[in-house]
Amino acid sequence: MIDKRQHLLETALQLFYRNGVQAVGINEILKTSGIAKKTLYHHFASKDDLVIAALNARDEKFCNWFESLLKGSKSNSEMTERMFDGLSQWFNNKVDSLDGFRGCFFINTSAEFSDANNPISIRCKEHKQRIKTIIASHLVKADESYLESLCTLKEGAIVLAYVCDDKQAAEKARDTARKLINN
Amino acid sequence: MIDKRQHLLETALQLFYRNGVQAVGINEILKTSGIAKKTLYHHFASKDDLVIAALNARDEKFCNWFESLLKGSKSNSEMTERMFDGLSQWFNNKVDSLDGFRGCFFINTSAEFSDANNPISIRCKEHKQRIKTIIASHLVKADESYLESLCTLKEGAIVLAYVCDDKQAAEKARDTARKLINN
DNA sequence: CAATAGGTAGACAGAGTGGTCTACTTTGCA
DNA sequence: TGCAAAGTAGACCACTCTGTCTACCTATTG
Repeated sequence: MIDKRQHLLETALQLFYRNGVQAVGINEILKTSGIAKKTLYHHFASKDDLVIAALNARDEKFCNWFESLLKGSKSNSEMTERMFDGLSQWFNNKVDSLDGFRGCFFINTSAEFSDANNPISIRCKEHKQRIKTIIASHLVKADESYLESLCTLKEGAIVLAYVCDDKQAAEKARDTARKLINN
Repeated sequence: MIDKRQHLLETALQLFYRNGVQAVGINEILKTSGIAKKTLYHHFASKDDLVIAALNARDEKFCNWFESLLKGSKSNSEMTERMFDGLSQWFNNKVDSLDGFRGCFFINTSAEFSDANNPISIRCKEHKQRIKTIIASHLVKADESYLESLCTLKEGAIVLAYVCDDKQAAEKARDTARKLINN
């Protein structure tokens, strides 16, 4: 029984991330997953409910990857290298667990839902905060200013990688971050 | 005759930017503008055509604002201050010509259209390149590395301002940029 | 075995989509 | 004035959307 729900969710996440939430209707998810509509509505109250679940699943997946990426960093410098190396891997489709790169699911979904009070928008914001917390927890030497810089550079790199198809966006952002450590 | 087209375009841009391209159907644009459907299709071949026109209009508007913002900078430092001050104004809804802040229309639209070969996606990318060119043209002292940093910080600040509702995103990015000028 | 839970194919419903078209009116210009 | 261009309200079309529901099947458990 739990398998059907999981299968639905994974299919939905994949389609949503690849094409956008509004561009994918539930009939497409059903067709792709081979699961009946009633089953979908048995597990999820609505499409929005499914979107939230997809966001949760992606958040879990991304944060797990990110956490393991930064784990064990011995210095801020090492953590910085790991982070941007990881981002570069992601941008260039070398992280199996994260699917093919199509920008950030949370930025994309946030763009599709303009109401900041919508639980979907709120969920996207929470993801960003969670990532920031993860980075902060791996800063060997606490540095609030550097943390802000890293978060800004990370988002900027993601956007440039996706919108501008800049394969070197992570490397450029890393070069910038390297200059900040000496300050 | 040209006024109807302009009125349609402005209405469409406003609705698209505020709510998202796919969330706004042409019937809503017609209702809001008070213009007949046949007139819309007289001026624009399709909805996609209207979206492209809206992107063009926004590009023009934004680049004009951005250009005048940076114009006359006497140093890289001054240009940097101007840029991030301007971004802060924008994020906090103090730029009349740019409507209420809802992230970047090009990032948002790019998120909604996943096919990188779609003219819409291409147009979004072109906007980013054009902005980069404007920044470069106002760098008093040429510095390729600094240019890349500025572009990354700018995109990052926009995302944090929108997704995370961080009203200080521009200030934080500016603080980061300030540290880079001394390098 | 019976009841419950989970699942199936697919019909149905109302609302909405982007685009085409009819019949008519208004505007602009020679 | 007459004609072409621009514009109007709105009907129509095929299709899609999300969600509800029917009738039935399968699996599990007491």
